[in-house]
Parts: sequence; structure tokens; C-alpha cells
Amino acid sequence: MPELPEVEVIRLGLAPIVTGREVKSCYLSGQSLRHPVPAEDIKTWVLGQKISDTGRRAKYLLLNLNNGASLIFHLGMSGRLTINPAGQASGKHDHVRLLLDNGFELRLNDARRFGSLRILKPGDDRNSFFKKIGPEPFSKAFSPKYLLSRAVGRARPVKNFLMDGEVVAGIGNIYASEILFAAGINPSSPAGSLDNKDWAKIIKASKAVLKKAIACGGTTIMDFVNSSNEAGYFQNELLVYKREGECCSRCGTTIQQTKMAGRATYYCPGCQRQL
DNA sequence: AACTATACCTGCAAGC
DNA sequence: TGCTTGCAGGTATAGT
Repeated sequence: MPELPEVEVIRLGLAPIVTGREVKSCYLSGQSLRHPVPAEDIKTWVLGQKISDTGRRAKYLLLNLNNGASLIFHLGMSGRLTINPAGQASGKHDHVRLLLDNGFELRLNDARRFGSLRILKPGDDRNSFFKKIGPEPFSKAFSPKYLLSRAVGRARPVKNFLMDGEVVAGIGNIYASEILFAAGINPSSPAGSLDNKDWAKIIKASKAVLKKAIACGGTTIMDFVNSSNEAGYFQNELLVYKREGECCSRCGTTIQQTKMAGRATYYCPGCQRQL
């Protein structure tokens, strides 16, 4: 489900409710997510602690605790992280419920169970947890020079390259298509064939598309909801994703769908330059 | 080393 | 209606 904008929208919604609150108790469904839910670590490091602040790295959402520990959520394809009134009965696929000291609870619901919850203990090095993740799209490190150096000699399609979390954090299947449309570059172009100017366009497009998606509350294709169970509306702003057969908003050519590395890919053959 | 296919899991829509 | 099939926002791992 969620790419960088959706995770950020959830974080922005949660932050005012959870910041400064103590975690009073925890309910676990007992079902394993992508990784086993660390029940012992939650008991030892989370219960009785206050949430000092929230964070995000790539598609991971962080809740940092007063004792130096952190909860690290990943929502996989179908995960939801919502604020609910305390005491509501568990719904189907509710896997983690954290009761807070203000009458609310934070609930992780995930039908497909590709998501995860992991605990960083107070002494654990968070840099090593994220050591394989590339720079954030809004950071200075996400530069033409960096991308050029990562892409040199690479034959793989630029779309697959952009979706690689070790290259850049947070860009998934929807936004990869949208960013390449905005940049005017065909998704099948070999990454190594882009020059400095092309990467500059992609960087500019990435920031613009992701920023607008956050402002729109994320993209709801199937079932994304924010922390208050509300849908986003960036799906109305998508210019190529899921729009095969429609006319390109920029040049009128029919938008095409294809498959790249097993993922649906959308582009305009008229105005996205093939390199 | 670089890259792709597969596996993980449930739900839903489309087609028959 | 009910069955089957394919597809869905991610990513770790197996395989070429």
C-alpha cells in the first residue's frame, strides 16, 4: 500500500496524538508478520515508556521512546496504522494495539501481513538498521552527481533503478511511473544512459510529485487510509498510473501499460523520451 | 556483480 | 450464484 507519501501522511496524523504519551499496555494478535513480532522486547523496552517523537526513514515509520528505544513500523502492501478510541474490540487483521495514557490506542492492521514491527533497543545503532537504504528524496545527498555515479554502466530500466531502495528511499510503483512522466523520460531507458540533466529532471520531478502527494493526503487506490481512517485524494492527480488507454494530459497520445520487473508500469510513448 | 523471478498473504474484481 | 484467475501500494531471498 504505502510509499513515502502515505507513510508521511500517517506520521503527520499520528504525531500530535502520540507524542508525549505513555504506552500503558500492548495487545498482540500472535500472528507473525513479515518478521516475528518481538513480544519480549515490547514488554521490556516499550511498556511504561513515553513516546518522545516520531520519525520516518524510507517507508519505515519510527516512534522514538524516552529510554532511547524505537518502534519501527513497516506497512508492507496492506498495512494500516490508525488511532482508535481505547477499548474497541479487535477487528479482523488487527495485529498490534498499543494503549496510550490519553484514551486512544495505536492500531496496526494488516490483511496481507507483509508489514512488520521491530524494536530498536536503547543501545542499538540505528544507522546500521538502515545501512542499506539510499538517500531520502528530499535530502541534499539525492543529487545528479550521486545518481550518475550509481547508474554508470547499468543496463536496467530507469524505473526499476528508481524503485530500488538502495538507490533512493521511499519511491514505489505508483510514484516511479508518475515521476518519470513528470520528468519526460521513458521508464525503460537504461539507467546508465541518462546524463546529468536527465537526473536533475528526475530529482526535480521526484520532489514535486512526492510533495504534492503528501499535501493531497496520499494515494488511495485500493484501501489506503491515514491515521484517522480517511482516504487520500492524490489518485485524482495521477497522470499515468492506472490510466492506460486514456489520452496523455500533456500531448494527447494514448497512455500505455506494460510490465517491468513484474510490476505494472504506465507511460506516455509520445512525450516520455526513450534514451 | 547485476539483475530478475519468486515467495510471502489476503481480498477483490473480472470472466466464465 | 459460484467458481477460477489474475492482480494489488513491498521487499528479502533464490536463481540466472
